[in-house]
Amino acid sequence: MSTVTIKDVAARAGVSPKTVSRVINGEDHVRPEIREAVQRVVAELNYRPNAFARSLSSSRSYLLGLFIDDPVSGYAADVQHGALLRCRERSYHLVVEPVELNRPDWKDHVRASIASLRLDGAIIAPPICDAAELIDLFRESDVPHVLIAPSGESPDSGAVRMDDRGAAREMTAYLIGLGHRHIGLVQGPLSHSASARREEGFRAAMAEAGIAVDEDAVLRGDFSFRSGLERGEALLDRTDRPSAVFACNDDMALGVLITAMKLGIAVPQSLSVAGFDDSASSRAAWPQITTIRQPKAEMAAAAVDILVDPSFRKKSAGPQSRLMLPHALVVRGSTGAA
Amino acid sequence: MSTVTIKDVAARAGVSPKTVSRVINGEDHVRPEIREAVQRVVAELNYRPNAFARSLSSSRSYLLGLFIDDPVSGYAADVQHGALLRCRERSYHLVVEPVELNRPDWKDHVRASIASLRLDGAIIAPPICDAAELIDLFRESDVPHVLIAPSGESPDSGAVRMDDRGAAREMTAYLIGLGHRHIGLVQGPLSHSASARREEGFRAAMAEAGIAVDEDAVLRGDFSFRSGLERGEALLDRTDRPSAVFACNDDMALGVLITAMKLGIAVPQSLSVAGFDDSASSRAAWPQITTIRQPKAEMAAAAVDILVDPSFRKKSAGPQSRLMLPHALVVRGSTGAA
DNA sequence: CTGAAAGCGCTTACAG
DNA sequence: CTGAAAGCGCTTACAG
Repeated sequence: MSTVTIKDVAARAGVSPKTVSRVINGEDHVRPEIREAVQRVVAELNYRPNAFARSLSSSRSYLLGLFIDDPVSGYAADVQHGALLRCRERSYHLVVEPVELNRPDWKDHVRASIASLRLDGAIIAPPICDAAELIDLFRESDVPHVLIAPSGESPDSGAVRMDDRGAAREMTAYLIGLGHRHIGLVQGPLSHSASARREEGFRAAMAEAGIAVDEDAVLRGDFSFRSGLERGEALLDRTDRPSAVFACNDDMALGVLITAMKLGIAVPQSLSVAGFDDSASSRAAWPQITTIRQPKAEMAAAAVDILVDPSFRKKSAGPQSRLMLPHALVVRGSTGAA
Repeated sequence: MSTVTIKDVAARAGVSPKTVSRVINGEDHVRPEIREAVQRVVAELNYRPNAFARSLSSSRSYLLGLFIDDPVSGYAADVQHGALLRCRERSYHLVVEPVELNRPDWKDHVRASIASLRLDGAIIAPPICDAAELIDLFRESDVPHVLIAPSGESPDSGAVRMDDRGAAREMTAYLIGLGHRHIGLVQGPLSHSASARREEGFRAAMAEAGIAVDEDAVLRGDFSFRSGLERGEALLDRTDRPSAVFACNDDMALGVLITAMKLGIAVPQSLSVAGFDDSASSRAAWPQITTIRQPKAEMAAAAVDILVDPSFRKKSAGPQSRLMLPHALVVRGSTGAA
């Protein structure tokens, strides 16, 4: 495949390279017939602009970075996929950059990505969306960036989130509506700010119903399946066990469900189990787990849209760069009347 | 962050840009004291070469592409992670490109990636590693590429695989060793060449033990959890059900396990269930599923190594670009004596 | 509406 | 061992 350049196209179309450039970038000020002629030659020659030449001469790289703590999780996969598809629609490419905050050299890696890749923008996934030191790196370098589900506001950052608190409150209210009064909570890890918001929602719903929270039935997990197993055992292997358990993500809910199974507790007849995320693990169970549908892929796609938007790139964070996406309560087999 | 260029470094170090270039690329023919001086300035100025300028002037992009059918699967996540970490060690970046062979424009997307990104190499995951039309695209463009777990040999392609047939045979022999004689098989989809190899291994082990395969207990799934549920029901909801089921991946094995649960069949007391992959779903079950550990991340990392190796880049496929990585039988709770 | 000139920040030959 | 020149393939001002 001999490389076709903009000059080849220009020569064949009988115009200057600049005109070809205008056409392929969809700029104005080109006569329609010339535009068409150029487009025809582009198609004939199967011309593709060299992304590096373009990036070197312009200030844009057409590259977005996805910075993520644990690229292997199911959560990461959904986020990445949403971002990937939208990038493709927008003719951007996505580079995934793992960030391990517990490694001493993490800043070097991030700086290297920013400097050598000249990223046009960055998407920062939880929980590192709350790492001020990380955000500062992007701010210092003037790299537009959007945070996924951050805890607070950051002046120069875009943000896409869902109503974690409201969703957890709905779930809790739903369980209360089923007649449950003694509800256990498996919290998420402190490192994830969503954990606190979900717990707040739980407590709000309990308070609204006038039900006292059994603090002995509030246990902290780390969002892993294993921690769900362990907390589930602590919660269920006792005489005054709760009639329902709300785990702050699906992996932990699955752990609780499986613990119930081991202990011979029938779900949902003797125990209701609820999760959060609508991840694959909520469906790969029996009964399937009642959960909150979190719009992960949509959030990532929205982040891409914000980054690609010229107005965000120019003047940073306006209201249209602060989005809240809708969630949904998904009732399945793991919950039932008390 | 004012951009530091090679000229800035050169000026400050009192040498020419070319010398700086030699130092940062680790080339020979630089006096040690000059090398050190340059390195000191690089560190002081926090200089990072502009990847685009480098790529434009050289023929290398330091970019590897991971071409994958379904980037959301757990399999994809493991492969990607393995490739990502190794890329980082080698100072390469990874671009993930979804390829949907059932969309008419898939070739355009691949061509566009190859042409505009000037990929230094491509990793092609299953099942599309067996799509000849796709491989041809890379061959035509002279893009070095490594196939993960392909069915056959391709003259210009590197390949990293595991012994699917041997592993399936081991698993089957293990089940036979437990006393099982009536063993059901849930095959993988025809689109994945690994399915056929695993089935071969199953049949080889049965033949070696002199046991006839019950063809009514050989059903085809599509590697999805759902298909495991369905085939599980077809296999187990009858009087002459097998005493063991070998599903050709873990997602399907989990489906079979859950079906057993629904039907009130005790695992492993009344039924043994075995999977393949050692994916997260094999552990997120109770009992945990006996499976074959597939070195997914290692295979991807090895693919990166092959692509980065100058000898592969120059003269393509030698024997060191054809690897077979070891697997392991992982015995867990889902299998027991017949 | 169109184009000639200059330059983005590197590396590739080529000298010395 | 070191450097001056030219060029990679585009786009950015700037003219006209």
